[in-house]
Amino acid sequence: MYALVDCNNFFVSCERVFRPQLEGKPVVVLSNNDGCVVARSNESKSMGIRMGTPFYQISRLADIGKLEVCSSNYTLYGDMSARVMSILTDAVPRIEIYSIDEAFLILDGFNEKDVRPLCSHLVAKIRKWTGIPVSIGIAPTKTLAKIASHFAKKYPGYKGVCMIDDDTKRVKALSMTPVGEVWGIGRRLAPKLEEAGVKTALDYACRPESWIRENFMLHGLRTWMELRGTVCVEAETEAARKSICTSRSFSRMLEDEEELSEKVSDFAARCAGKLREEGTAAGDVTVMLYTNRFRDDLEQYFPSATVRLQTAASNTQEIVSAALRAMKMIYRPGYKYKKAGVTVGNIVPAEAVQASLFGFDPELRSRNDRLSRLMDQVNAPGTSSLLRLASQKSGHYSDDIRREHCSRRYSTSFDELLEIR
DNA sequence: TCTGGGGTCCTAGGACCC
DNA sequence: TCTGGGGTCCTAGGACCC
Repeated sequence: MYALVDCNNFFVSCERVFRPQLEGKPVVVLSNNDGCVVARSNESKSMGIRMGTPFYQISRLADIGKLEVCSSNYTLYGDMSARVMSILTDAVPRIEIYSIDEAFLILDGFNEKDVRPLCSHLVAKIRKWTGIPVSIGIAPTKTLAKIASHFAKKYPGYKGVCMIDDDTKRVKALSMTPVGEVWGIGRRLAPKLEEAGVKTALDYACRPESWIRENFMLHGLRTWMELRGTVCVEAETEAARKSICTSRSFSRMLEDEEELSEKVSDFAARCAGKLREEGTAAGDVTVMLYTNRFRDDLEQYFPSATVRLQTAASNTQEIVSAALRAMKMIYRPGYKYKKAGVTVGNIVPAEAVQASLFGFDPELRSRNDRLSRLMDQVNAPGTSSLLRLASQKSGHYSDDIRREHCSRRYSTSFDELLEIR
């Protein structure tokens, strides 16, 4: 059996832990630059506010006091997530952290009748220890566990735990699940399926295998088998990431090459920092620029360029220098840029780096690496603000992000914790 | 005026090899 | 006029997830 533990309205719940006055009220959490709705409380969901709604379309509700608004505070959410995950890690031998607010428990070897009491206990314990409400879905496959967790969340009668452990329950649950809600079937495929008369998860699971294979290939077939109770999406072994990306929208549009270079340097430095944190090195660096896609009146331009490194690197100097070279290849004056990003790819473990036969200077590499490590020791974790390259200029990209409704860092800063009182 | 950020996997098609 | 067969690797683009 698999159990999917899913935090309810996670970002909103994090905010409520430290501001209980938000309890019972319609609340939304916004993306960077206070751009879009990325989390909603049950109350704001019932008001009809959709995921991804641009905030300016609903800001009037906030002005007249009918909606509480929070800018996103990822430091807080990351820390609350770690607390929830550590409780789960202590409770069972194998867990798979799937996202900031979800984890699968792999329950091989558990006696089936112990599973439900264990999960009920976890729901209560996580609520008591962290303040976060969670729902748990239990089923023989991950795809079915996802569906079970939807039921656990939606119907209070389940008290947070729903288990699909026989075929009657499976068929009932599938018949009540719209096909577009199934894990692995997204917004693009759902309309295509409905056109073909497949409206529920049960319709999908009852189609002949040949039809699924023909229309949706391997991925669709996996989902089909999982819905029928055959495990296809196995428990995963801890796999290293294959790429790391840092990208941001700017609070205003930028035209100047210098100004954009500062941002790109800073994003590249952040990517290099992430590489060092996980002990890996990257073989290439890609820079992307974006004009404002919502402005029909402005000329659009979405270029990208990749620079390959002769020898995979993780030090800030080499990653930033490659990013600036890539940026020079694509920057064109006259456009108004709204967003930029840096992705590092071809990632290998740092100790497995193959030195290039040509033009590789081990002395220089070693000096660069030592300097980066020193910067890591001086700078606060996850930042590059105190010691930084000259090309990063003035301060940190996150200083330039609009956050008009931001909560405090209650759980990671002692001073701010005291302010709760 | 105002519209997020970070990932993965699969497939088709082109380039290249013998 | 007429131009094989089999394979690998890489990349771009599309789909999905949170």
